Amino acid sequence: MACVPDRYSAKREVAQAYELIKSHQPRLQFDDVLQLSATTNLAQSLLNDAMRALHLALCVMNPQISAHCGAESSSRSNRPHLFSPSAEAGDVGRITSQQKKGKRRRANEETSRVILTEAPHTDGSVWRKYGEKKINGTHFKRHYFRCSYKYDRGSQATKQIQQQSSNDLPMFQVTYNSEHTCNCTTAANKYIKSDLPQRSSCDNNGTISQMGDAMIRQEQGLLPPRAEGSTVFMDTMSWEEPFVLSNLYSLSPNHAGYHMTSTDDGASDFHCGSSDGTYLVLPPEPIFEDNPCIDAELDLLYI
DNA sequence: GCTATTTGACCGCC
DNA sequence: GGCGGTCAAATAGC
Repeated sequence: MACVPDRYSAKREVAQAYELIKSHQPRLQFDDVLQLSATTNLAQSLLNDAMRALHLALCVMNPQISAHCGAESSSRSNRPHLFSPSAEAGDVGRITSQQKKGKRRRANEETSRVILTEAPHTDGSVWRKYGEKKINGTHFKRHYFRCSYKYDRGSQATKQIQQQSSNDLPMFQVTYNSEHTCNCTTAANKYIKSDLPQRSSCDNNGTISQMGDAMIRQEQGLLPPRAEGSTVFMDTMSWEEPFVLSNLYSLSPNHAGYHMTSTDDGASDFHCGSSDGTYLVLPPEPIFEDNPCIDAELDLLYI
């Protein structure tokens, strides 16, 4: 694959993949067995495009990748094993001590998820703000929310909202930590598709306001937040920002590079990361494992 | 009076 | 020691 060491080209590629995935999403949601083969092929094709775009993006982000383009594919044995959540699981014993005042709860990659959205408050859950802080290197304050049922039902879910830009349609980076155990429900999901931008607002200082909980305390499922109906502005987006590829996936930075996450169930699907100058991709199973086409792409990516 | 938000302080991690 | 996540008293809104 030819690498194009041009930022605009990489962004265009990612945008095209995003539009493609978005346009075919309804078909991917078919559950009919008769559709399995076609759906699988389609999914493979889409992911192939996504991988190609990501590869280009990586080429731009890290010249080392460009230098390796066209090089022989690494042997399959060199490919890393699938990510093992248990390998980096945090110390459970620490969690209880986190109840102490001011104890900093570090982000756990197993339970945290980052998305980029125009509507940070429309995720169907009921949140209560408990703090805000100016973070170094950012133009806007970071806002901290916890599940409204934290004490009622012991839900440890929290989220942080950080405004990324002050455009007419400001984008927000939303970081979710821990999972809801409250089974709380709201009607907010009703608005996810129709009212997203209207459900939150901010001023020029990055101050975020939220609709009152009482207005949205109705039935809902615990669907994760999505940027459905939103637009990712590739030209204004920083590569340090998370990026929602589609309803199904978001791409976000982490300590190792970029991390693609399934927004459907929160499971980590694969990682594009940099570790000691080595890029790796950990594909989801079973789609990639038995697909030589995707394997070829992965071999190119895994240098 | 109840509930949500604000804001300064606290405290663990790096 | 600085940074960032959380707590909790004070305040605001209904």
